[in-house]
This record gives sequence, structure tokens and C-alpha cells, in this order.
Amino acid sequence: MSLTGVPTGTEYVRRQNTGLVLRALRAHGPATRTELARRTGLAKATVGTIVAELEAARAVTQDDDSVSSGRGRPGRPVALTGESILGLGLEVNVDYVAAVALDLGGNVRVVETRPVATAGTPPSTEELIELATDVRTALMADGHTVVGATVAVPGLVAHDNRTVSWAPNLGWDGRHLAAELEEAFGADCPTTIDNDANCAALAEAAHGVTTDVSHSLYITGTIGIGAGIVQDGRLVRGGAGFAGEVGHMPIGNPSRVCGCGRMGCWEASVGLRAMLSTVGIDEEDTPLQTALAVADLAARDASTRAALATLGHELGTGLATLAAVLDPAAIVLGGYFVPLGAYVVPAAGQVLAERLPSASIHLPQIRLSSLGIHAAALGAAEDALADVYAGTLAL
Amino acid sequence: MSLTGVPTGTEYVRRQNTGLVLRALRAHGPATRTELARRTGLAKATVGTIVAELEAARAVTQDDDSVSSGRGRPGRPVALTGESILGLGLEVNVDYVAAVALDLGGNVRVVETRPVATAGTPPSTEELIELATDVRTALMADGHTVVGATVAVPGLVAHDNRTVSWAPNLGWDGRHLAAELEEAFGADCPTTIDNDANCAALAEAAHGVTTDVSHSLYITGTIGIGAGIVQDGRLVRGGAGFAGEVGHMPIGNPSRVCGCGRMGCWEASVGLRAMLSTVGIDEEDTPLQTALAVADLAARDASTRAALATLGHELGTGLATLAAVLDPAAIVLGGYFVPLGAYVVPAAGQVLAERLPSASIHLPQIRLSSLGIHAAALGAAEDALADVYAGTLAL
DNA sequence: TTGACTTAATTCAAGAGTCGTACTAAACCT
DNA sequence: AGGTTTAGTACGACTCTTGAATTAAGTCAA
Repeated sequence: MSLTGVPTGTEYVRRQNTGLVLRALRAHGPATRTELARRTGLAKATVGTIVAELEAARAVTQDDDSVSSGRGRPGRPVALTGESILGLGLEVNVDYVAAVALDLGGNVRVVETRPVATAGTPPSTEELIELATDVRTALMADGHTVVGATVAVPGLVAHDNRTVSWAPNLGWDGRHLAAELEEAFGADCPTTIDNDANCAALAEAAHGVTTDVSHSLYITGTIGIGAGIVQDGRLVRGGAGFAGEVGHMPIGNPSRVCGCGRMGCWEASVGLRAMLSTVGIDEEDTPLQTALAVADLAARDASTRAALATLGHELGTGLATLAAVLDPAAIVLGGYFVPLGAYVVPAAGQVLAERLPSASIHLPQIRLSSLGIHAAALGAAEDALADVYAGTLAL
Repeated sequence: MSLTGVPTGTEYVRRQNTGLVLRALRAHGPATRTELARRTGLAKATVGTIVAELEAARAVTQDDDSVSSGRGRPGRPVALTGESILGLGLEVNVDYVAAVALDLGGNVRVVETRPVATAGTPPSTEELIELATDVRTALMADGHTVVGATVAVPGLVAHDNRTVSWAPNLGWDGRHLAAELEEAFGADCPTTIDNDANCAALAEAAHGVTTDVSHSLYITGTIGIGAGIVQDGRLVRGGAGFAGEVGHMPIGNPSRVCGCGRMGCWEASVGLRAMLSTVGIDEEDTPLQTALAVADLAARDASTRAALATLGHELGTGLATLAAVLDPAAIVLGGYFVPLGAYVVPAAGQVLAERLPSASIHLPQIRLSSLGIHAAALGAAEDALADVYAGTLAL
């Protein structure tokens, strides 16, 4: 309990209220100044000056067509513009690097994916930096301003959100990735790093299936299992930034050997490899293709369906544990679970309901991710814009 | 992602900075205005006006003895006073109700415990209200101001922090406890409710063994097992307020029958009853007395020590799971674990270390609670003062 | 077509805060 | 007794929000 907080001045108030206006525009769409005053609780005069400032910063634009609501002077709505301020989201994975640019209106402006240069080896830092700088320079050439970048990494990210602590699939121990990217960008483009599950959780909360709740849990499902935890709209990161490393929880079949060498890890029961070995299918190029092949088989074969139900049972056991600890309103399954949802979710949901700590506790809903392959990159872009919506960033 | 936040004015800035000054005084003790300016980063003039305001509100007092540091005009330090502003913490348990009054300086002014009126039955709401009003009127007669009250309840508390959702040990389903207490207090004394594990976690973070970290996990150990989760100095409460209900996680010996009727709940392996049945001792009046008796036996008997080590192993399995999810810097064991720490912690720590998701992750320290029986009530009192330190409360 | 009406947006002065500078206060040192 | 040094205050400049007054821009009805 050391001293926390910084001295606050009146400019802080302006920033706070600017963020409020931006969030009001994002949450409920374009609106006149008067309507914004109603939404935010600010005085009309205040909204007026804030909107003027945002207009000068090219964050919002005046809609030309004035909207009349019957009587009186018609209002001139302002809308978040996609032309100026963008957040850049980057994603590194074992077989590709990807970039997503998101504008203030919540629209995806750019999506670019590049497969790894030499197949079989993970991408190098250079490949990521090249993609990032390419996309950024292209955007700037079009007159956009990239206010920040965030990289989603499959691995442990230190609490400073600037250093990769451990990414065994990439072989990137302890890299100062954020600093390297900032240097490559040259100019002012603050860059942070985050875990891919965290980013995906943010993406679902902002654009996916958990926009309606503020406490959610995202489960990645590939070879490893990870979690992104959202509580009160904010990510739970843990003391050192390593929260959500749920793949190696001692849950599920205790006799299964995990890739980490231990026995009984959760991902040894519900990870992709475990699923394949119970179903008896070979791995394809990507987790998603593999899952689709399994889904195909399950549609025809009852024993495959039974195996997937068993896996769903183990999945539910872990979800019940997580739900007891975190009490999420919704749990989102991502990765390979998405194509197999029909076969896995019922069993998981049943275990979840059975193991609820008390009947008074609302059963968390299990939902399937809707964002597809670029969830993490999208969440990273959202994160890059977070400072803008928070009002922290001077525009 | 709905619209969050409220309009902010300049008075908000004052409140924020007032909280900053109060926290600076709490964290590092009495100080002159100049020293406070240095600690907080505020201008000397600002500190001057804030201190004057706090003095008028009788929150701080001028130390009479001016402290000279060699040259120059000596400073006149101000200190948080214990005479005026107090937080009232209340605790309900199966066999007693307790009250703790805490002043701004962090000193406990009053501790009062009342055993349940009719032995064998849990306390009634009336007994709690009587204790609360008695203590409060006595404090007010002495000229103190009670700025708020918080009740620690062994059970589920709804997210509004005003309603008990489920307290099977008390038989208090759905009570509007906060409203009842506020009515009994009559005047202005905002009252909230919180889970006892949450309160104890707060107490340890403010006055116990986790003052040095901002991410911690508190485990209660009585008949049931609960957890209080602190992340970034704030409690993690979950979507409906039910986070930390870890007693019924499916962890540990799956063949053990839990009091809830299910199999394999964690508390069926590490709860007090489970411990007693493995050790072969009868329950005494309170969990603590029971634990002391067991500790006594363990000091002499090797098989008891072995049984406790086994229990420690199951404890460690659950802690490893929790650590993987939450990444706390420290884990605090409370309740009956405290007297048995020497026999239980080594085994638990070993499992925790073995099951760490990655070698890159810092091993959470296992610590024993230092606050004794009144941890929850103390944490409740701390919670009642939280608004003051946050600067939210007008004094 | 014109004037009343209604609603949107801006202007303006008042009030609340912080901050840096200048100034006063209170000790010690020589 | 006067100089030096540090603590605390007074004051004007600046920022920000707010409510009231004012201006702007439509509809509606006669």
C-alpha cells in the first residue's frame, strides 16, 4: 500500500470529459451536441468546447445533413471520424504475422497477414517490424495518424507491457520488443505488448460476443490453452503480468502427460493435441483446418462425437474452476473450440452448471468467439486506441 | 462496453488531491506542508489550502512541537488525527458478532466481540444491529464521527454490496442488511456489505503481511474455504460479486464427499472437517482451538505430521491453480491454517513451485495471516474508510 | 408570406482549482 | 544585531465547468 496517484490539475478534468464524450459517441453513435450533453451529463457549453477541440484534432466530423426532429432548429450531429486517428494492432503467431488498423469509429481500415518467411520456423522480429512499418507508412501516406501500436504475443509478457518474458513457441525470451518497434517507427508511436489471450478478450469485449457484459473470460484453444480475464471492463494482469496462464492448471485427467513434462495439466486434456489423440486424427496445417476436419468427421461418426463430449467434460471442469474463482458473466471459447462448439459446449455447460458453487450464483454463459482468426490483432488495435477513449492521450 | 464515467468538474480535482494528501500522510507518517508537497508533487500553495480544509474537518492536526532540521524556519508537521473520523467494521460469524473501529491514523480505537445470544444458533440480525448501534453511539458520545460502516459476512454478497445473497451458515438468504443497518443508524452512515474473505484480504493488504505487494490472494480456512482476491490494490469481485468462491472448485481428492453433496470439492480435501477426519481428532468449540489442538498433537506425533503434509499437498494443488489464474505476488493463509503453518506450508509450497506454469514466473510467496481473529472486521473498517482515502467523501 | 414557436448552439461572466512568484515568518549562525 | 535559510501564505494568471442569456435555424399556422 504505497502512495499511489499523481497530482491532478484542471487539464485533467478536460481530458476526463473528452474521454467521456468520445465514449458516448462510440457507445451510441453520432449525436448532436445537445444529445451528447444529455448522454454525458455535461453542460451544453462544455460539450461545445470539447467537440470543437476534437474537431480541430480531426477526431470527429460534422455530419453535413442536419437532422431535424420535427420542431425547432435542427441539430448538426457529430460523428467519430475514421480518417485521422488510428490504432495499430499487431499479432505474432507461429506461422504468420498480422496487422489490423482500427479507426475511432470502430471500423477496421486495414487487415494484412503475412505468412512466415521460412516455413516451419517462427517469424523473426524483423518480419514483424517490417510488416508494422509497412502498414504504418502506408497509413500515414494516406493522411492518417497512428496514435499507438500494440503487439499480441503468444507467451508471457512482463508487467511493464514492453517486454516478452517467455514465448517458447517463438523463441523470444526476454526481448525488448516494444523498444525495438518504437525505434523502427522513428516518430511518436507508443508501443506496448500484451498476451494474445488478453488481446482477444479485449476484442470480444469491444466488438465480439461480450459487448453486453463487463466481466468475461476468454479461452484460447490451440495447442496451448490460455485465458484473458476481463473484470469491470479492465484486464486482470496479475502481479507480474502472468495472470491467465491456465493451460498448466492441474485439472483434468491426471495421467495425461503434458508438453511441459508434467502430468495432469489442463491443456494435456483439452489442448489441440489431446483432442487429436482421442479422436484419432492427424494434425493439419493450422489448428483451424484441423478443427474443421474433426468437425467434419464428428458430423458423421458417433464415436468421434462421444470423444468430443468427453473432452467437453474436461473442458467444463476447468471452466467451473475458473468460474468459481472469477465469477464471469460470460465465457468465450476461441481457437479450435469454435468449429467444434456444437460437440463440446453442451457437455462443458452441463459440468459448469453442476459444479456451480451455489445455486444463488448466476450460471456463466458459454459463448463461441465470433471474431475469427484476427481476434488478437483486433484486440491489440483496440488496446492501442484505449488511451484515446480514456481521455489520457493528448490529441 | 456501455458508457462509463461521470462528468468531472474542478471540485473533483480538489477531492482527488485531498485523497492524495491523506494517502501521503498514511503511507509515510506526519509531515510538514513542504514535505507533503514533495511527496505528492503538488504545489506548496495547494497543499496549504488542502491541509487547512482537512484541519477544519478535523481530519488532521497540527503537531505542536515544530521540528527543525538544522537551518531555517522549522516546519510544523501535520498528522492524521484519530479523534474525529472513524470507520466502523462489523463482522458476523456463526458464533459471534464483532466490531472494530479504525481511525485515520490506522489505529484500532475499539474492538468489541459478543458471543451469539443462544449458543448453537447463528446470530440474528438484531444482535448485529444492536452491537453496531451500541458501538456507534458510544463513539459519537466521545465526539467521534463515524463516516461509514462495512459488514463482513461469511457468504455470498451481491454486486451492489448491500444485499446478502446466500449465507447458508447464517440462514440469511437475500437480506437487505445494509438498508436495515442504515435505518438503525438513523443519521448519515453509509453502510456496505462484503464477503469476509474479501475483507480479510483488504486487512492484510492494509495492515498485515501483504502491505508490500499490490497483487495478493487471501485464503480463509475454516469449515469452508474462501478467497479474497486483490489485484492492483483493488478487490476482484466478479460479475455478480461472487468471485473467490474457491471452496467448491473440483480440485483435490475426487472421491471425497463435500458438505454440498458433490464429490471432489477442494474444501472436502482441505477444509477443517477434512483435516480432522484425516488426523482423527474431534472438533472443538472454534476452528482456532481445534487447530491448536491438532498442532499440539502434530508436535508429538509423526503420523499426524504426515497427514498434515498430505493435506498441504492438496492445498498446494489448489494454490497452484489459483496462482496460474491470478498470478499473485503473495498468498496469505488465514483461519485454521495459521497454527498449522509449519506442517502444511512446506508441502504446499513445494507443489506450488512444481506446478508453476513456467520457470519465468515468479513463485508467489506463501505467508501466514498475522491479524488473528479480527482480520475480517479490521478489513471491513478499512473498507469503511476507503472513500476518505480515495478523496471521494466530502468531509 | 410572415410571425410565433421551438429547439440547437454559442457567448459570457461567475465560481472553483492549481501553480509559480513574491513575500512574510521563524528559526540558526556568526 | 544582522545575514542566511527554510516554512508557509498571498496573489495574480491560467484552466475548466456551468447556467443564463443570446443568437441561429428550422417548423407551423394563419
